[in-house]
Amino acid sequence: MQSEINKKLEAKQIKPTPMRQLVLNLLLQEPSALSLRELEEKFDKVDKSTIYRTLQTFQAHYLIHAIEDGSGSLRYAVCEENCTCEPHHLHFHFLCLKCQHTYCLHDYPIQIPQLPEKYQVISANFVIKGICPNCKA
Amino acid sequence: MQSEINKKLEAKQIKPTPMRQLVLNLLLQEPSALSLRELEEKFDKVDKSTIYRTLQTFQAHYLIHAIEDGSGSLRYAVCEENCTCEPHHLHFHFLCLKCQHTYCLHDYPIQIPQLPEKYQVISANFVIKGICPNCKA
DNA sequence: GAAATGTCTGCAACCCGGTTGCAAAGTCAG
DNA sequence: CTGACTTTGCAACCGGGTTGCAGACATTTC
Repeated sequence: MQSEINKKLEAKQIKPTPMRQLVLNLLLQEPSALSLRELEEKFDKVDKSTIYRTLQTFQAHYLIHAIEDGSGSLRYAVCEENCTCEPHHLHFHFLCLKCQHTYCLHDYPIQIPQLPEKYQVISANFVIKGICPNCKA
Repeated sequence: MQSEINKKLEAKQIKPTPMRQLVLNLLLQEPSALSLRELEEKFDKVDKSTIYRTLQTFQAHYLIHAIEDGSGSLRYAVCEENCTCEPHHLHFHFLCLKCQHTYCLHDYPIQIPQLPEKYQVISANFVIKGICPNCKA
């Protein structure tokens, strides 16, 4: 699995440091997107700025994407294989108002409406809010 | 026009205080959604907490809606006539990455995909980012 | 292997949006 | 006018995000 992690890092031209391996590992294991603070809490003694910069690096290399779910903090989740974070690669996200988890709805690609010509679309962030299956019970 | 403002306030059962009249007036005049800070700057000597609470009141009465555009601050815009801020009343928003203005795309109602039954949808926030017609030039 | 270079990490501090407690000012019914 | 309630202004706080800097670590070059 370690080699699994490293392969993913190197595929995106990211030098695999211990810190980065750990963070990526956590992100891969989690079914929901994690915030900076949530990541921080999973470590005992790692500074948030280190994690922050790790996440910045990951984003710059399209390894993860940030989700603005309106919960007050950004959430991060690993991108799909060949994602370039362009609009046609994006999917919906679901924020559960009860457990406050945010899930990638990978099977639900977003569709951006045809806007008037003069609008140039670069990116998008579609968040649906409600109660997730786990909390509905 | 003053009576116009008051009518809107009273239609939503909001007592028309001077502060509220001014804030609503500003929101109505602006073509883009305004942040707390932007509103604050339009006044000379009004405290942000007052504006903040005014906006909270407006939201609670469905007079305005807040937009999480990912710019770091919430933006507020006046709702359409009979809006209840439920998903089927919502529209797309467009954040211009150049001028940082956020526009309501009233003519583009959002469409939420049919999720598996166990997801209960309550609300949504769809933001498209790019360059707006004014900045494209 | 030691020196020099560059990258990564930890700490502290800061910025800024949002939020709250509290007291003063304003509103309004009796 | 008085007392009850609402609204406003001030100050302070909280928490996420961000940055500067110095020390740790890795990598190259000789």
